[in-house]
Amino acid sequence: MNSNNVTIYDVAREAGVSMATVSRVVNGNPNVKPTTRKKVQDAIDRLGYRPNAVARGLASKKTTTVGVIVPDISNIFFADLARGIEDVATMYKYNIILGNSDANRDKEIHLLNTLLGKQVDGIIFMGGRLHEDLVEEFKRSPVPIVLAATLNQGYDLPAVNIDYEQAAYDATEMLIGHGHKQVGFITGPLEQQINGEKKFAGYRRALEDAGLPFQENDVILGNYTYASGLEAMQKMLERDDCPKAIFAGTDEMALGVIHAIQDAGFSVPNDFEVVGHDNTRLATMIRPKLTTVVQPMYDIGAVAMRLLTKILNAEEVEEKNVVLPHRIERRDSLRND
Amino acid sequence: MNSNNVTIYDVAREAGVSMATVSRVVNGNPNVKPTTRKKVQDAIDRLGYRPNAVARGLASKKTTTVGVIVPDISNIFFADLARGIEDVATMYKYNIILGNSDANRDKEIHLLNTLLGKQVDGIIFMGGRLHEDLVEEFKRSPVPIVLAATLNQGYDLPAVNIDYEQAAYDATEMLIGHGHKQVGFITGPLEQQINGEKKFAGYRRALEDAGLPFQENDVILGNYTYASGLEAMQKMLERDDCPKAIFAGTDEMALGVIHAIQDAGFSVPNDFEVVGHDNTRLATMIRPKLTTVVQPMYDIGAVAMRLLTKILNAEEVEEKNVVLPHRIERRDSLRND
DNA sequence: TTTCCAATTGGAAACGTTTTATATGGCGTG
DNA sequence: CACGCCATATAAAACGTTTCCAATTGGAAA
Repeated sequence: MNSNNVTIYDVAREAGVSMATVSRVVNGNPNVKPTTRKKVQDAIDRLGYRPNAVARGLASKKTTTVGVIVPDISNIFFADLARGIEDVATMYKYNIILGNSDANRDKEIHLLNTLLGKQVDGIIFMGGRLHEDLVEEFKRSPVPIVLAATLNQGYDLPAVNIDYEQAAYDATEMLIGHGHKQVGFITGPLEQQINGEKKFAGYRRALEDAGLPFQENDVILGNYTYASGLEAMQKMLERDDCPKAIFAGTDEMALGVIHAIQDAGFSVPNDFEVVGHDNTRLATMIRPKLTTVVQPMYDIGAVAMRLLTKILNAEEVEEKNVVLPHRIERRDSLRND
Repeated sequence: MNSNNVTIYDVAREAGVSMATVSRVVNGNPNVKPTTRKKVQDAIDRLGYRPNAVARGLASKKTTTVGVIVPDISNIFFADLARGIEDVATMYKYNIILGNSDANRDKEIHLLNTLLGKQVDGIIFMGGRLHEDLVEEFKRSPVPIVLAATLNQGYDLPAVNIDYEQAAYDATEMLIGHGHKQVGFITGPLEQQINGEKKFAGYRRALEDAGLPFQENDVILGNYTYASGLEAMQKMLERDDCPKAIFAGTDEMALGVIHAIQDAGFSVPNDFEVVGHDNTRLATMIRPKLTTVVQPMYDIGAVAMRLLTKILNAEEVEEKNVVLPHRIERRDSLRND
């Protein structure tokens, strides 16, 4: 009855075979005569045998478990990514051990070591910035590591991303195309490469290509949250020459931006136009609905996990640095052309 | 250098002691002479030894890993819960294996068995409804299971919840207190006990206590999402006798409700008043800001995990069925009194 | 000194699998 | 009818810990 503590040995005895044979049946090894297989299967059912994955892991050195490190699972953004990872993991019979790092270096390193101690078969890592010490640890990891929505900063690590620079360029260009001579940019900390070297660079390139001047105070840094977006825009609105077009680094900040504008008595998109980034579910939960850069978090997670399975199975991997396509989803926070 | 594949035996040889002693040092067993401890510790550092948790799990029958089953981690609601669980788990040196069930019975059962196969020390389960088969499996589980934000439906399982009936009562009563003779109720499927037997019951009791009639068509069922809230309210608005006060079963639905009202040209809270449920971060990301019932998901997760650790350590547990306090957070979707 | 007890250490079994090398059986072939 | 081979099955050795029990050590008391 209680399926607990019945071992492969019990099954072997019950079925009148050796444990090796039971092992083969359980693992779908073809070298078993059908009648034997049935006999064993019956014994398994009768006893309610459930293989002990820990023992299996010890003997085979494979745990069919992968570690997932994200900054904060309660952030819709990472949660979406995690779901993509988990779905593909399930598809390939893996389970995931999830850990939150708060993008903190020490936690990241500690988590990594815990996961390696647990003998995960691989790791998917997401973080704002790759600290050197972390990369050192990565390098000596006995299992493969894949970065998701995290730039590999020149290190030779498999990674799945979109082209953030181009995406920011496209968003800025779209705003400029609506006649704006000035575009505000509200994003996260610039020391995170994704903001500093990519989005920011794309923003500047777009200005430059349009022959527009770059103005230091058109850029405000927040911390990705709604509140920081709201605050940043409020600050921006105090200026006499406040830009009437805003590109926000995340949707959540974009919501804050829109509300700050509306709270000040202006209209989006009539007085101000706003473009967000990520296309989280939030984008449609606001009026006007948000035009935003689509960063397919679910897909990034799914592709990252698929990439990891390929590496684990020693399948051929054509390109370790995957760049997924992006696009801009047009909604009502932008005027019609 | 490579901390991989160096075993306790290597450390023992390096330190000139037996593996039993190394094991004691690693596990902080006090019965080791300080000088010996140091010798061993040095050897560990020199070799970069990292204990193999799988072997440890096999020998000790403890994996310091707990399983977490949620319907969908990409839902902000469950993500918050998961974060609470993970934080407390980390505090007690546990890791979590996370699985998504989509509230699907077969997936739930499959997931449960996978987790048990992996020898988790305990499980935290969240789901809309406890199917009989699932409960059967729960009963024969060799490890403790704690329900989080999930009613135990009369089964004797440890659980952490709030008083949903009273919360719904309070919300409805508050709306009635604002002079409404009619209150709309938009929630999830009634077959989920939390909606059908709790929130719905609280709603009806509040009407009854106020001497107001219950009207079938004041209740509309959705599926928790923004879109379903929007749609439900649009339907409601078609009626001539549409209620001017709405209690929505989740914040996300409440946002949909508010937007439906605004899209129809009405004002919240002047024409309609709305109360949500959960107090997710969404509640402040809308104008007007949402008045909502606070269901502390993070806390529920944290308390559930803490409860599980108590059970695992055989600590005394005074009450296995924990009911956390709730309250209503007043914001602008309600008129001032 | 001896004796004895407590503190410390070591040896080896156990945990439940996988896996390798080896044995067995049946059957077609010459 | 004997031989060799392929398909199956078995036995036993890993895998890297923990833990029980026994052995040793050290020092205080006698």
